[in-house]
Amino acid sequence: MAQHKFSRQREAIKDYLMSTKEHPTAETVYENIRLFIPNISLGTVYRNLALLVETGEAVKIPCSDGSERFDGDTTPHYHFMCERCKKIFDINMPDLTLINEVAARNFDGIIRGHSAYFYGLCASCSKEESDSFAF
Amino acid sequence: MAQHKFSRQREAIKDYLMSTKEHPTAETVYENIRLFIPNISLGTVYRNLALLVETGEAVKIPCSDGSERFDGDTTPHYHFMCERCKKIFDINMPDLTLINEVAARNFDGIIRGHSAYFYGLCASCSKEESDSFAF
DNA sequence: ATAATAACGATAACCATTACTAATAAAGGA
DNA sequence: TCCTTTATTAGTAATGGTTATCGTTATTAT
Repeated sequence: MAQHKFSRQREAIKDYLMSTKEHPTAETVYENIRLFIPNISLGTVYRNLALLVETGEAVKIPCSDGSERFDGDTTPHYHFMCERCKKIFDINMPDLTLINEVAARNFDGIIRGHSAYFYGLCASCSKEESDSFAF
Repeated sequence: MAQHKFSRQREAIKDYLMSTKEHPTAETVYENIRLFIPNISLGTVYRNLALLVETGEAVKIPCSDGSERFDGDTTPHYHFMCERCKKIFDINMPDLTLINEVAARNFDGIIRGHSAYFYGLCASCSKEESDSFAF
C-alpha cells in the first residue's frame, strides 16, 4: 500500500476505538460500526483494524483465551483481565522497564521489551463473589 | 470425565513434552509423536494436551502471534520470544510477584497474578544481525 | 471372562481470520 | 469540471487451527 486514502469506514472505526474503554474484538467493532454504516463488511473491519495497528493508531491485545482485542488508547499502559466477567480494564501504573533488566541479567540475548497483563477479579466481580459467600 | 484411564498416546505426549525445550505447537507435537505412533490422530493430540493442561502436567503458552504452544516444564519461569527466529526460550529469573503489588496500588479489584513474557533477539539471532552490518 | 466406560482414529463441523474480485470512491492533474 | 489512477469497499469464498461427533478399541474393576 503506497499511500492511504480517506475512508469513511476507517474513520468510523478509529473514532469508535478512541471513544470506548471496552477493548472490543473485531466482531464487536463490526457490530457497533454497523449501527452507523449498516452495510459495512466484516472484512473491511479486519483490514482497517490491521491498518490502524500498523500505523500506530491502535493497539492489538492478544488475550490469553486466544481472542484478539483492540485498544484505541496507544499510550503505554497495562491491562487487567477479570477471570470472572472476562472484561479488560486499564491499569495506569508506573512502567516496568526495570523487569527487562532483571530478565537481561538472566538471558543471553537482547531484550527489547516485555508484554504483561494482570488477572484476578475486578471490583464488581469481587464484590459479587464475597456477597455469594455471605449467606 | 469422571476418571482417567491409561493411554499410550497420552503417555507419549507427556514424555515428549517433558523431554523437549522447544515449546512446540500442537501440530509439532503431532508430528513428533507420529514417529512412534504413526496412526495417532491430531484430535487425540489436542484432546490430551488439553487434559494435561487441565491436570497441571503441562502449561499452555498463548503466543502474541495467536498461536498456542505447550510446555512440559510446569515450574514457574518466564519466557522469551525471539522476534527474528520466533523461537521461545526459558528465562530462569527471580519471580516478579512484586509487580502484582505495584499493580494492586493502582487498581480497584483483586489481583491474583500476572502473565508476562519478554521479546527481542536471541543470542544467535543478535549475532547474525550484527554480522550482517559488518561489511 | 465380562461389563462398564474412557479413549481412540477418522472425519465432519466450527469459527475467526484472510484472500479474492468486480465495483466504488477518493485524490490529483488537465 | 472531467478524466485517470488507484486505494478501498462489499460480498463472498477459502483458509487454518481447533473442537465435536461417532462407531470402534482398549483399559479397568468386578
